[in-house]
Amino acid sequence: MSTLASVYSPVEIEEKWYAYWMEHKLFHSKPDGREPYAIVIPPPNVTGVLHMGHMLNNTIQDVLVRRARMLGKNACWVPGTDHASIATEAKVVAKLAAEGVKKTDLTREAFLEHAWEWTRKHGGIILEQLKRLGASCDWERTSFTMSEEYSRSVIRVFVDLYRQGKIYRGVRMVNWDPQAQTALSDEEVVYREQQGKLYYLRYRVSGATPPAEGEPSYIVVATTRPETIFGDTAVCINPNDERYRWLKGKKLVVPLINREAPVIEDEYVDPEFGTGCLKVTPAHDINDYMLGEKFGLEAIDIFNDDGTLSEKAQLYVGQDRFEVRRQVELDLAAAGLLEKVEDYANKVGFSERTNAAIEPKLSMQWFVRMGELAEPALAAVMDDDVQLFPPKFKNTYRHWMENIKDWCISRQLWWGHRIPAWYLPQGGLVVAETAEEALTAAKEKTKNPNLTLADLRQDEDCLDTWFSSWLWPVSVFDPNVAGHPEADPNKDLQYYYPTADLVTAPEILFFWVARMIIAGYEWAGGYPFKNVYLTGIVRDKQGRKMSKSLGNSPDPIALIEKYGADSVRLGMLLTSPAGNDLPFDESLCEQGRNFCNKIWNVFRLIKGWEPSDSEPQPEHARVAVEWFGTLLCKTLQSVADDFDKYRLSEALMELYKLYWDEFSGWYLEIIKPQQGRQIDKRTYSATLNIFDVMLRLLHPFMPFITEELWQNLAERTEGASIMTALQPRAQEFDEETLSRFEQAKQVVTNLRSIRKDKNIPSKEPLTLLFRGEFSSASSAIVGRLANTSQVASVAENTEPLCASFLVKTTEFYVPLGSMVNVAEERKKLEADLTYFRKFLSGVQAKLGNEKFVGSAPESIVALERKKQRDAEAKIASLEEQLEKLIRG
RNA sequence: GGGAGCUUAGCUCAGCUGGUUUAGAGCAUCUGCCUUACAAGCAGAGGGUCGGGGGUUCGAAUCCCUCAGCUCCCACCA
Repeated sequence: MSTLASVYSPVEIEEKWYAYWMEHKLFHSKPDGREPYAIVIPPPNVTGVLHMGHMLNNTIQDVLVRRARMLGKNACWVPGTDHASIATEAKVVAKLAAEGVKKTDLTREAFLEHAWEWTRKHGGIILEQLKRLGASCDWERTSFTMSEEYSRSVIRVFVDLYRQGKIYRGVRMVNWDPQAQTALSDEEVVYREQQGKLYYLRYRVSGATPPAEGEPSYIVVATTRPETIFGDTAVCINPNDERYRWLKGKKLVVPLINREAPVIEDEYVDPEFGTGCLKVTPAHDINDYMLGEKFGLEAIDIFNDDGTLSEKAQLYVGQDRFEVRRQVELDLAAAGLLEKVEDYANKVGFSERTNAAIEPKLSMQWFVRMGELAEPALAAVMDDDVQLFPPKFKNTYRHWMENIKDWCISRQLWWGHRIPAWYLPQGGLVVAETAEEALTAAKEKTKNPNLTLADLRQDEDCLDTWFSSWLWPVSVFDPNVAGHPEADPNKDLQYYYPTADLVTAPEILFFWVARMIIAGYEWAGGYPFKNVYLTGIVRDKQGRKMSKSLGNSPDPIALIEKYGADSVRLGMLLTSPAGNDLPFDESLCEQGRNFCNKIWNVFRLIKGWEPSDSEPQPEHARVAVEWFGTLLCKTLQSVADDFDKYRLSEALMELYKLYWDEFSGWYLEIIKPQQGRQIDKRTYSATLNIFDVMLRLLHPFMPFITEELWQNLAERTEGASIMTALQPRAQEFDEETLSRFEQAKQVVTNLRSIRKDKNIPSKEPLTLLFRGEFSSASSAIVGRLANTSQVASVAENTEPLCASFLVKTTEFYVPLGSMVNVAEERKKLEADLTYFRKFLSGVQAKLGNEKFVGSAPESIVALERKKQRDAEAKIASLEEQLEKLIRG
């Protein structure tokens, strides 16, 4: 009797082994003679907490890393965090606000002190949570995108690109987040359909260009944003629009503020939309901005940075833009300038981080010229130097890269890498890595040796977070090489770069993946990773994305505590092919827990056996050992194949069935010694070997339980671990052995079914007769599992009262004498007959078709002929059987 | 508006270049079992005219067209 509990409890076990792995530095990697295998983690936000998306993502990475390690590669998984400029700053601002402190009341230095304090307090929590999951990261290599070293590489890259002329500064229309009061890149804006209104406003024709006889005194303009009229500097019509021919050359009066605005003509205007007249607000709409450029219109910025109206607006100064929209509607109506208002659904951009409605705004920003940089990165993916899984993303990637726009990299934030540009007192600027270098450069530029640092003013803005994370696969290994084209890469970079796999969400394909590829070519001489595995989105049962606001996301740590990390990992992976969403449900973890328990009990069973030297190996055990060894080879092969295609779910499912059905359900049931007897030594040690290999195969998916069992399966030396045990390589196997065993299984299943039907207890032995192929090896298996006293080949079945069944082309009979229910048996035989006759006629029709015989390949025709022969034989045998039964 | 993808059992999905498939798996369901590793288990069973229609072919879940529904990405007509 085993003394182990019948239920597996993961809690202490997981803690114990993680500590053991850490203690023996089993996650640590340094360059050596082995083949390298590296993964860099997509760095989570430094002050973030683990959510289900992280769980999925990091489980996949851990599986890949652990497997690579067990295939003999030098595996290195680099962890770290991202300073997450806007997200972190928003959190700090909110925290301060709760304490009654406004960011604007603080100096930059004071604010940054708060931010660092926040980072120290919350930073790294998420990394500790990853440990609970079992993540085998090399913690000695933990990086942070705002560490001193890393920051230097970011600044150096900025300077390098600036010197190359690939960074420029200019006034452009940017996406302005009035809440965070910063510019955003196009990628940080999400568009959502909003139920809004379309306002029809009257613009009077100016007295300077009075309408002629019969011409209207005003025109109507449709807009969704009446509050922007104060920035109007023109009205545009389509030059081909006959309706407005009379309007050409006229001037109009902007409502309420009575500014004169010219009528301009451009084909950009769609005559079908609204009234065919477009008000042009160059400062607050990207398309209007382009019209403004083209026609040399004045751009009047009527908004303050916080989204209230500025002095320039003349009216409603200081009021919020949405408040003004309501007000202006009333005031226009009162002034008789509002023709009508219609409901209208349009798409509005929102800030990804603060969810504030984006205001297109003209401002001075820094940009990276992307065109040239993107070229090698586009080619890399098109030529499959970098492979995307699933490959459908290749198209999306190409489309984006071919239409890439310049990247706005400045953010009006404090938490981040400050732009290394210094403005000179007399105008102009210098860009340098440090203030000292900037001063030197400034002295040169101004030819003024008396210049001091106090005379220079550093740019207030900081860099987009992605401008640092695009260096991640390079700078985590060697922070000195990026932006430093002459620098020699260090040993780590030489060895680990390019990394093997990147696992991330498709949402950041452009934000991050594409830019990392660009940076890789620019500063590390080539692509940063060979394969990109794009995970799906974790959704709830109803298909909704998991989110904090919906409250539909389970707490991953709570799940781990309830079910164990192994179970949660299995639950995450069982149904998540690359690129497909994962509809998550807690029951998946339950399935994982049940599986752990199953494995645990397998171990209990094996552990309870005592091997005996004197006990001979029974034939059925010999057959089972041979069969299972073969099956293991096949599994090894197909699991390897699944991994090559990144089909992790399928690999896992294969192992799941191997453990549960094949090993527990069949193998162990066969070799299990009879009650009170010992197990023979041969079978015993073969079983230990098999189980050892099975644990190794499963280890990447379920690291904790496999370590626990592996350690207890045999004597292990201190420091030994299944983590570093090697997985066997796939080898040839004999299909015949497998199909022979499958036949035996089917016979057993049929016999069980007969017993159940006839209510024959398993203790009562059965006689089994067969006609056709059935090996003695299979007989041994059937004897063991179905309690047959005698298995014999017969030329013809002479026993009329029997149950019969077919497996492939072999017929089996179980003489049952009076237990046979003649009527029932007859019904069964007749049903079989009907089926096979129909099947045969189908086959015959096919073979009778000359076109089929003439044009189908020989092998297919031969196959049909075999089907025909088999069916005929089966029918003959069934008829014979039926006749006997009737004659009794 | 442009592009990509999806639709197979109650649920989640396999099924690659058309023929060993009478369409599979896991979960769920139903029936019978506390059989001395496991009831978080064992044994057995049911369940799909492969979204609709048309076509190509000797042969279609698989290829083509079309319709319907869903999803995502890109663009952003005020």
